[in-house]
Amino acid sequence: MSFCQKIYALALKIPKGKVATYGQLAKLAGEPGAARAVGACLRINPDAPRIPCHRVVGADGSLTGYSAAGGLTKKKTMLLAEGVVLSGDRVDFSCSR
DNA sequence: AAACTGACTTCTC
DNA sequence: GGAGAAGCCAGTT
Repeated sequence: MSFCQKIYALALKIPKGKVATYGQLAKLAGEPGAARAVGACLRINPDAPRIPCHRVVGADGSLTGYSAAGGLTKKKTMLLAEGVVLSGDRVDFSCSR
């Protein structure tokens, strides 16, 4: 099982209405500091509709990444639909971490 | 097997 | 506070 597979599993474990940072996922995967690797794996996204990559945001809550259709704008919409509190273009960690 | 790239993070100017 | 540069990890070529 590759590091990516672990990332996917963690992404699935993110509760609805909550989000996680790349660094957070990396840490949970057992590789703190592998934030970039996390992004690389999510970018591949073998099971796009199954993997909630939109729940994964930057360290400061920035909606970075997301190569899927609609881009960051769509991602923001999806997060709002899930009940995630967004402050402008950033996630409100006070309620959504 | 080596080098390049990239959905990141953090420091400094 | 915003912009630029350096460092780390895994994957791909």
